[in-house]
Order: sequence, then C-alpha cells, then structure tokens
Amino acid sequence: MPTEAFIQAVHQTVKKIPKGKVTTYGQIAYMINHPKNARLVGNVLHRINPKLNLPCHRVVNHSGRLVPGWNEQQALLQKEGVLFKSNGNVDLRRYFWQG
DNA sequence: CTGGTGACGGAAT
DNA sequence: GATTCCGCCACCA
Repeated sequence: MPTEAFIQAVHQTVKKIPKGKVTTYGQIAYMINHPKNARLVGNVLHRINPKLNLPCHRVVNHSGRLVPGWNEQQALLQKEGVLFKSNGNVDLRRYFWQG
C-alpha cells in the first residue's frame, strides 16, 4: 500500500474517533488493514497537517500514555470528560474506542 | 546507499 | 508491573 493512501486512511479513521474516547496507534493500524504498522501511524500523526483539524489528541499508545512533550493534549482530553490515572495516563479500560 | 530513529506493539523473561 | 528484544517502515543526515 502506497504511503499516500496510508496517510489518507489514517486521517479518515482519526476523524471518526468519538468525543470523550481515545484509541491507540495499533488499533488504527489494525482498522486500516495494516496491523504491523502502528509505528507509521505514529509518524503520520507526528507530522500531521494542523489545518485538517483532526482530533489527534485522542490517540495514545497501547499503555494509555500521552504524547511526550505535548502538554496541551491532557487538557484537550479533560475538556471532553476524560479522566486520568494517578500516573497521568489514560484509563484505556474506560475510554478505549475500537470503531 | 546506509544506518539510526521513532507520537508503536507484542512476546518472552 | 518492569526489562529486553525484535519486526515494522517512512524519513533524514
């Protein structure tokens, strides 16, 4: 699968994440039929074009850990009603979204 | 071209 | 839980 299509697929999927929920890079990779490319999903979101207004703050890694160095992310999620664990991670058991 | 890297994940220990 | 490995692949020096 070409990179361009991969990027589009990621965008499409991220756009569907409901407010107040989160998902993982691996889950997105799985949903777009690239189960082994979680890492690329991370890359795509890392360099995402802000103009697209995609809710990329709703994507965390498989531990529920937020993006390193992006503090605003926690605030954005809190505004949507997401509560955090004492270690600052998302509680995936409660907020995980799988389409 | 080549090797290192990373908003990752899974399996083994 | 915590480490430690390995596979994955676009990107960049």
